[in-house]
Amino acid sequence: MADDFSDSDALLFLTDAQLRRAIEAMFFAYRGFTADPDRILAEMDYGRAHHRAIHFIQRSPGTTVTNLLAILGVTKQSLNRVLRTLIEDGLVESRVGPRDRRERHLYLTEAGAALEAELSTAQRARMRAAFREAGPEAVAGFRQVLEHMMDPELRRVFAAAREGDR
Amino acid sequence: MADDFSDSDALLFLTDAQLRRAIEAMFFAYRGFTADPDRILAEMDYGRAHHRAIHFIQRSPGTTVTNLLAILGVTKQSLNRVLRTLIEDGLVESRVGPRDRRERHLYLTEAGAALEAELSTAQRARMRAAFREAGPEAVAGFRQVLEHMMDPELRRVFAAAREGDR
DNA sequence: CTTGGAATGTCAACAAGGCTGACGTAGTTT
DNA sequence: AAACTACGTCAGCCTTGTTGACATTCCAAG
Repeated sequence: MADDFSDSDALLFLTDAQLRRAIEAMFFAYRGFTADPDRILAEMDYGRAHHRAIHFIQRSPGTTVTNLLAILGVTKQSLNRVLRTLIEDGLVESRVGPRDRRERHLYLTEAGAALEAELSTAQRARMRAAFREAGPEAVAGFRQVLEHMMDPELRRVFAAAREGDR
Repeated sequence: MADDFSDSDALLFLTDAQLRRAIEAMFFAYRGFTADPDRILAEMDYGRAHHRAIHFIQRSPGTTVTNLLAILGVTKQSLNRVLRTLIEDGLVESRVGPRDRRERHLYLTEAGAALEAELSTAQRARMRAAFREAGPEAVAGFRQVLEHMMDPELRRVFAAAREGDR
């Protein structure tokens, strides 16, 4: 009976209607999530693709192009177009790999780091506000669900980054 | 003192590094969130824009174009291109408004409802799995944070839909 | 009953950012 | 020496967003 109850309890919050609402929430929230950086990026001639590149170079300075391709999940042609403008504009530096000289290792310049900081600050501010309003337990739950929504492969990338943080 | 503790507790989980990780989680999770519908849509000649339109018409049958524009946050030209193909392909029906005949009220046809169901089922399956693995408390927290991440205006739309569910 | 404004649709042109395919050039590995 | 890898690039295409201009239809106010 206790099992029956927990089963029905589990089913209770997994109704299709509630799942649909969660899907919608995800859609609207993502719009909010990108809104502030988008505004900043629009002023320069950049887009979300530039933001993503800058973000992941900030996270892993010296990362290679192939690495970035795997994380971003786009073609090299697509990434290259973005990287080229960032390098031309002096926001990203591309250094020949010290061991394997076919590789290009990517770093943010001072200007690149400045833009990254601006974008990140805006995005973190919204995140921080949402977290504060929702409370610590909500934040823990939020992160758990997000992790389980990822594709397994990306989840490994995500988890691996946690190790790198130390 | 109790207040001091809760303050420092609040600061504890709001470090920039953790906020950055949450931002990344949001990015990766959204990729997972759209992955399954994207695969289905790619087989037909549709994209995410079609999915969004179909979703919100399903949610609010008879909604007007203006309504949809506000929710989706795109220009009417952009939405119209998508709606036109959906109408041509017999997935959406556009009826002249009964009271105000300038308005177009949008409905899913049987075929449209079928596609919507297919997309929604795939997306709900991933959501359901993530929810089950993360547990009920996590789900509650997830939804709270998402709501607080939305722009206030969209949050009102989202909350209003809850009323309409009854 | 006219007129202003709202709702809708549509044409044209453009841009960002995805994609595929093909090819070249270093550099590394076998 | 041959094969493979990492990267860059050219060309062309698609979706989905944008602006601007304009026509139509129709409600509502004067």
